[in-house]
Amino acid sequence: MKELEKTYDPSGIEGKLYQKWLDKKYFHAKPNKDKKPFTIVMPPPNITGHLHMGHALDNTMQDILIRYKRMQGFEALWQPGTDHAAIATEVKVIESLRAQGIEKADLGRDGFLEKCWDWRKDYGSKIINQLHKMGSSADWDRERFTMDEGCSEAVQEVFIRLHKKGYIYKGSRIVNWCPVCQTSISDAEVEHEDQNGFFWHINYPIAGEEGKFVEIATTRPETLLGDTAVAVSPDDERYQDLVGKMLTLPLTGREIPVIADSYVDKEFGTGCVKITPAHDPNDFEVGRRHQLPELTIMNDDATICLAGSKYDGMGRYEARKAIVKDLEELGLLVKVVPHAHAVGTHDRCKTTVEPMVKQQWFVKMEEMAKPAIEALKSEKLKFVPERFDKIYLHWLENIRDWCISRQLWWGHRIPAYYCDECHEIIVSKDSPDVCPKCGGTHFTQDEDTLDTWFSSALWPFSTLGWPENTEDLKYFYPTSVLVTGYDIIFFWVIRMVFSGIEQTGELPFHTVLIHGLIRDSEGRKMSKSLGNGIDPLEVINKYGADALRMTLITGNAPGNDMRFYWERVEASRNFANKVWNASRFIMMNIEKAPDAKAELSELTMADKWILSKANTLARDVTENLDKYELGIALSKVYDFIWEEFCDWYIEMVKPRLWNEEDTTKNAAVWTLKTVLINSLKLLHPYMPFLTEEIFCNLQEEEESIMISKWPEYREDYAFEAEELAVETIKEAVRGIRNVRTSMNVPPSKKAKVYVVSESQEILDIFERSKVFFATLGYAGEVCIQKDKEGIDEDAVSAVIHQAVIYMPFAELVDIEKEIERLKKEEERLYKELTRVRAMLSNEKFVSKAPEAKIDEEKAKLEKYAQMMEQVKERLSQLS
RNA sequence: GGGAUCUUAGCUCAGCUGGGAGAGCAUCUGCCUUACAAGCAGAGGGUCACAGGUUCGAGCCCUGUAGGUCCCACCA
Repeated sequence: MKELEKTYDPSGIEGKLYQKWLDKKYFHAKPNKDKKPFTIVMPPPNITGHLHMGHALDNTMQDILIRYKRMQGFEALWQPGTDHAAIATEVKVIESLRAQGIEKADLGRDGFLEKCWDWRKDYGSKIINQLHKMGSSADWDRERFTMDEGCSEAVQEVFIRLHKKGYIYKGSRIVNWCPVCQTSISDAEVEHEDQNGFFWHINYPIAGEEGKFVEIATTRPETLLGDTAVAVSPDDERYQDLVGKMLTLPLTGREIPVIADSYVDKEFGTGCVKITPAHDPNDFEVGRRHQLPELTIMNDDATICLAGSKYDGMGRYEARKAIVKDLEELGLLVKVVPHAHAVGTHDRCKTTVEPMVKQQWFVKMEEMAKPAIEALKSEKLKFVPERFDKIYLHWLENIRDWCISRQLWWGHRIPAYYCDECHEIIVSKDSPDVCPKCGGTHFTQDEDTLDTWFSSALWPFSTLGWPENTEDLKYFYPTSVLVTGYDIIFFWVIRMVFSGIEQTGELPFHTVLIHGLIRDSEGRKMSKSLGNGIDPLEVINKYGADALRMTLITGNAPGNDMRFYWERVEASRNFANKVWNASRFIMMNIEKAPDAKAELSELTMADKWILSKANTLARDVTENLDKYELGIALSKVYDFIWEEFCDWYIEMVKPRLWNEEDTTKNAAVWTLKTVLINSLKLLHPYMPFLTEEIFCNLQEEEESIMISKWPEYREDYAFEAEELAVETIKEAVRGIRNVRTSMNVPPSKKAKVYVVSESQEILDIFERSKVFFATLGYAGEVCIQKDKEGIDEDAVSAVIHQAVIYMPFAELVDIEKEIERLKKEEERLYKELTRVRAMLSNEKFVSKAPEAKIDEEKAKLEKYAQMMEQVKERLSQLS
């Protein structure tokens, strides 16, 4: 048996063990008829950069579930991969090229894509390396990328199918346009941010009625150039006579009509709204209802485009200033009122979005949303915690068509071709040979690519071989659980759900386990700009992957954000060291009984107690894990190992190991080993490296804890009597320690201890545990007796249920102090008794409370009453 | 405007379907006891935001109030 180092040093161990697991192919899963599948698809990290703490949390949770299920005998597949992250990556690549003085356009489409693939190769492998360092047991043989051949095939297939069904269409609609990224973006990519702006009140002259005006209010005066109407509410009495009249649009001289539309709220502003169909989503709707012209007044970079106008070429904010100034000079500016309102910004670059009318591709959402809503309502799909149901439903119930085309190069190119002759659109994987409409033979493929979420929506099945009905797909799909952050529910989770239902006829997973964000110690979001991010690798290098994993899982309720503290990592590291040292102790003593095998009959009270506790622990931890209560399960393992096993059981067992003549050594060693191994197994999903290292050092015959069997609850290991008995001893020991501390008696000073009880049962318990009771209670000698015979009157005492412990400290005893202590105890018991008596004398309680509860209270009453009697007796003796 | 969530020990947070308030860190006291000082043994510290209600019983359920955080949202 190898002797372990005095402190646990993860750095030398983790890399070695991970390589071993890879070599042994433990992470690999394949269809196996004899086992049930358990599948998790890893949310593919973006290849935009390194992984952050959020990824560490996300992946730790998944790894815990996978390792747990694998040990339980499931064929556990954790499907890994990375995401091309279209716009995010494209922006990064453009930035890095710019740093070298190269512009995207200089390279051309193919040249630019080459640079993107280089980037992907570089960051893709860095990310995978980080995941390795965290201990992730994903099936790397199956690693996928959203733009690899298979995934791209799935993307094309889905596009074509949805198009055929009429769910994908191309049309001229108002879209969110990012003037910096120069692409359309979806509604989900727009963040609303409250900004302090102004309400500009402007007079629009009524045509042909000199000196008469209509006053409108706007937050965006520059869009005036694109106005094609002014609208009022149909039931606004003030303006009914205006409807149908023409106004002269200032600065342009164009004439525009006054229309009535229910969109207008007569209470708000002036009740007159300028309508700019080409640059506002609401105005767009109004415009379509009234067949208004859609006058685009901006270029793709948000500069004004109005030939022959002085504003032509100005930036939108520059134009705003100029227009306001000109209106003021014309005397048409009525007033300017400060006004806070929400402004849409692009989530990637924070640029204020410009609504624009563009030809784009859309997915019709109404029909596909229905079964996705139904899935949740019928509880076929569940969120953990449940409160995220509402976010999901609200989004789906208010869904609008999804703009999926992007004016980017990095991504899946839209499988649509245009006939050069007649411009017919042909949707197909490859360029068609002949135009079905005009017979033309020359085609141009659509320049646009797809929203990055279009491909990730297919991830749960595209990674398993879909559209082919592969063995993998049949076996591993639908997947079991999806683990992800709440920030990504509508981007991804919802789109996977409706895509899964639409394409495969099944939900892609039945449970969505949601976690929160990792924040810094002040509760701020970790971000590059704040520079407060902590690299998971830094934590791993300092404290080990297990400590990081434990930190991320401990003391945090599902779905809640958590703050990161180095102190917490230290606490986790300390626990790893505790486990390490407990194991070290056991390994140092194991040779005292190398072939220890115990029959139940040979086990002592203490052995049965800890085995019984370990047995219950296995059951509880399993239950918690099945409910996805990862933190609760871990804290139970922690408490058991540190308190019950280390602080009590190991201390109890020491005298047996040290005494040459002890006949229960075998039982002790066997119990130590058994309980340790079981605890290691329960801890393994959380701390894979530590547990593997110990497990294999402890048992050279074992190959790996990863493939060992998960502990199960066993009826024959439930020892109720022994559990109660040891609790009595613990109570006595605590009593002794308390008394000694309050009297300042150092542990080195052993004292004689008397245990006095009228109950033969209690006396037997102490008799059977004499060996360790003496050690734990710092007793030189233990006398167990029915009465107080031979005990000094002024001995110090500790009262426990059905027994009194006496310690004759002779010269140390301070009677006054002892009385004080006993009075405090009396007070405590009095309070308890009052509470219990009040409860039991309450008729309503007795008649309505469950019987078990009543019995529990009755037992307490009996216990406290008995203890009170003892305390009172002692007090009367002393005073 | 709608919704979610939080308010528990000095700090950060747990607290499962309602049944005698917990952890880690910090503080205080005593211990280098042959697994571990990254440790051991003790101790102090909380009207569970506030006000009502339901209940035999509320940190937990309901209503309202105050404050914080977050998400959604086309009032120009």
